[in-house]
Amino acid sequence: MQLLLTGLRYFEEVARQGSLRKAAERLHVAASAVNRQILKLEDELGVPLFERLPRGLRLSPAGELMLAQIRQWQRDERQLLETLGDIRGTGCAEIRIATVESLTDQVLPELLGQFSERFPRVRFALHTGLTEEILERVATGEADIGICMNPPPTRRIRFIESVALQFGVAMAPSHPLADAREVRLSDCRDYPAILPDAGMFRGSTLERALATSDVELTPLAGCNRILAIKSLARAGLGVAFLNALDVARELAHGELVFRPLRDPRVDAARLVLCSAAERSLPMAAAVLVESLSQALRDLAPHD
Amino acid sequence: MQLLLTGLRYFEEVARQGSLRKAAERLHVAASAVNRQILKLEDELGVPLFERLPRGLRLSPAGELMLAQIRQWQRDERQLLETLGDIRGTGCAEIRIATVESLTDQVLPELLGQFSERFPRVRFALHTGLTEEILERVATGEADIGICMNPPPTRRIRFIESVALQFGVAMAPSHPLADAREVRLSDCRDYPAILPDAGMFRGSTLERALATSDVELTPLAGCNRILAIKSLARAGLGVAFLNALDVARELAHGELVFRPLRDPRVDAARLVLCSAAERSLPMAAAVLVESLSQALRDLAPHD
DNA sequence: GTCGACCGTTGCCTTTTTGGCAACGATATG
DNA sequence: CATATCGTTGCCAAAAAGGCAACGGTCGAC
Repeated sequence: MQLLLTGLRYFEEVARQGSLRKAAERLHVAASAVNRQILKLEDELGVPLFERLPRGLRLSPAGELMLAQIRQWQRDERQLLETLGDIRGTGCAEIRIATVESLTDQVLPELLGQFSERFPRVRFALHTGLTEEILERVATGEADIGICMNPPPTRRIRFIESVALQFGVAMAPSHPLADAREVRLSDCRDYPAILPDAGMFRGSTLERALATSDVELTPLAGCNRILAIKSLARAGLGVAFLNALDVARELAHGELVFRPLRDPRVDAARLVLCSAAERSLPMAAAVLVESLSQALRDLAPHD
Repeated sequence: MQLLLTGLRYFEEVARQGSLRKAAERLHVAASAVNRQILKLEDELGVPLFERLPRGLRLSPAGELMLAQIRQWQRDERQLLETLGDIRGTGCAEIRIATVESLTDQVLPELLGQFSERFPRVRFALHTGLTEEILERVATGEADIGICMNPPPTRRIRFIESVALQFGVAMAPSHPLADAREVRLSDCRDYPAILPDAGMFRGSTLERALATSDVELTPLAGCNRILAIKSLARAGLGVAFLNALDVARELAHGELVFRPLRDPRVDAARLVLCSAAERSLPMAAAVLVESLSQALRDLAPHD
């Protein structure tokens, strides 16, 4: 493989050897061939690259400059070919995932860990954000794979898998509501509510339910980070509105309890795996999408 | 002029246009030629650079990588050609001068100023040091031109011009010795002496004279910078041993007076212009050497 | 001094690479 | 269904690169 002009490679070897014939020998070509490449270079550049000594060639100032540049290019080339070598077989060197925060806590790390054993050379770029931003990134190609909540229909995006996530409330085990099997919106009236920022469940039915309900919640805090919401709830400051997936780890550790929200106006939120409609996924990304699909299906009965 | 493989140039244009035929049109070649270069690239790299859509080509992840690298290389190429263009006609973009400190005060700045009007694009690299270091730099090619004191004979160095610089003492105008027309070593016995560090006049006859003289000087300070020596003398702290060239500016301003040193053992120091023996000077450097020669001859009768 | 070794360079020829032209199959648009 | 546009391929001409042998020059050894 050879990305630079052969003349440049010849030049580098001549500069290294200080002699046309020695360079030609190492390059396994005739000295005349090397010579002509050098002469052609000098002619086209309009600058002598060597000064001719009786015992060989020595770099001119212009030649020094040229040599430094060529060496740089050769380093670049080596690194590029190395990376391309990694891509060969996997289709890409990096899979860029745009996702909601919920998955970055437990599901994704586990999955990426397994994936990394199969494709050790593939790196990841994780970006967490809200639905709007995720879809934008997938559409523009900034991300290969997107996972978002309640995406509006678009033809630029291909929706691959979808799972229903039940809304509910999470609270410290000592909280009065912790004993109920399920809670209604009205049960929460008497306790401070910890709510995600408006953008975080835009499009969900919970948004509308809260807006139209006659139940007046007493919001203690709004947060733009799930982590913060959970910490407040764990400290017993109130009931947190989120879905089961967000608190999977805390449930396992017994730090929080989760109770589904029972309300006729609140459907489950839809967690959706997607990619760009008109772009075909690199091989490794397609494999990862398969694993992600399976993982999402395992979260709840798919529809 | 074209330093990168034509295939890379084609690739860049195809990536830019998203279509073989459009790219071919802008490149003024047949679409088949462009196509073959792309196919050859992909074949040799073992990685698809584009995904084929019904309406054209779209970059694959590998292609994105490749494109970024090629763009970088094209920027490098433009800058390199620009610099080489500057070199064309002058022989170099930068003249590296290794010199004694004395010349950097007045002679060199003036000369380089004039030179810069003739060759506005040629830059300078000035390095001041002692004889030993200057010769080393010239010999190894780190400097194009050297100006040093009393160089020992070497065949690696070509000595171009040489001028005798009279040793003497400099002092404040109010100093008792300032009225003498010339001074002897013994006249200085009664005043603090400000001397350069040992290395600064190594090889000169003054060095030997001081060592063998029965006159015991009372050194006030040794300095490794001419500037410091002159400042001390200007402040009236003693008599400074140096040559006329070092104090040209102060003489003109009346801040110091200079009296030649009269001593049978002390010859004039030789200020020598030199370059590497086996290296030929770039055109601009040769021109500068001519000016320097003339300037040195003007300093004193040459020998 | 001559001789031999080594240097870059050039002319002539073959080999390899690249480009042009026309045609093919596939796909989206009217 | 016709049409336009796309990438692709076979065949041939043009251009570039390489190999070989020889020339003129300089340096070092004998």
